[in-house]
Amino acid sequence: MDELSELFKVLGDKNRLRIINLLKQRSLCVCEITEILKLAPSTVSRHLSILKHVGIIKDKKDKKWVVYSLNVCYDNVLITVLMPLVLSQLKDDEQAESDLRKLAGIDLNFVCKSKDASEIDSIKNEVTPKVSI
Amino acid sequence: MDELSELFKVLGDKNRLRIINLLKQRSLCVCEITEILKLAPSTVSRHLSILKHVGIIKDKKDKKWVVYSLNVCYDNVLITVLMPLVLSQLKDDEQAESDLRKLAGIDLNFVCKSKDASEIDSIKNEVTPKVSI
DNA sequence: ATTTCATTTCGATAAATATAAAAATGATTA
DNA sequence: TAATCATTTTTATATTTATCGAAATGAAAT
Repeated sequence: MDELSELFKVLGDKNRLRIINLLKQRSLCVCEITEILKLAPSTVSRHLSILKHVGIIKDKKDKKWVVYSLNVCYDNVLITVLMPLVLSQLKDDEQAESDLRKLAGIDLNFVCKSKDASEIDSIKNEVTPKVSI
Repeated sequence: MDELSELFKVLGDKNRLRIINLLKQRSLCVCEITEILKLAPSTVSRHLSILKHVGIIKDKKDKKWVVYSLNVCYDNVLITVLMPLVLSQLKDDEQAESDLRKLAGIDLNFVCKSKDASEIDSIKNEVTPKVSI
């Protein structure tokens, strides 16, 4: 019951749902999410650690950046069933779509100051794993 | 997104999950739930109104009591998918089972002072609608 | 080595939520 | 009609959670 209510609590925050929605598109560093959500970097970092703690997302270090992404498979049955449901609900959502548009138009040279041209290029060409609903 | 996060927020409270678990067994008045959860009646009433607001439960007036029960079908797609999942997760949960034992052993003459013998009898013989998971 | 950048942790504050006590409501019973 | 009971609403308080700014960390670039 604790596990159940904890997971629902984690999902019961709009900014965390916005992050999940963004990570559905592609993996992101903290700078990028901060830029779109217009929150303090420390706040975004906190949300990310909460999402990571319950196993919804994972991170990996890449040069200066910590790159976050959705987990593709979960060791938890509940999340495994819940996530496709959450992702499907984020379709056709106004806020979710607006965030994705903002993500598409983001200026990586400005948002992540130290990213060089080749890095930016590989991000733009990143293949998004399509999650089937 | 607001609807989604609101629903998760509602489900992200242990006492509300406990109430859902109890109502899975049979319909209940506020006194009974109060007795099992050991919360103030006003607090229980508040939780019930929150659950009712999102459409998870419904109420009906019966003499002095307001009898709450789980909705069997929902006008909301999300809840329709979510509820069976929640109910299945409440199986084999320690707290959930302990609450059900407490419910089985409850002394209705004491908890609901003004209930007469025939009322108590019909409650004990109430047929629980089995929800298929 | 020192500076710069990305991120996290810490500390403080603000906002939201859960809770209970008291008062109000409404209905039943004596 | 007055008293009792079940419930809800209101008000106040306690707790939790979200947020930010500042400081700390750590790694890369100069």
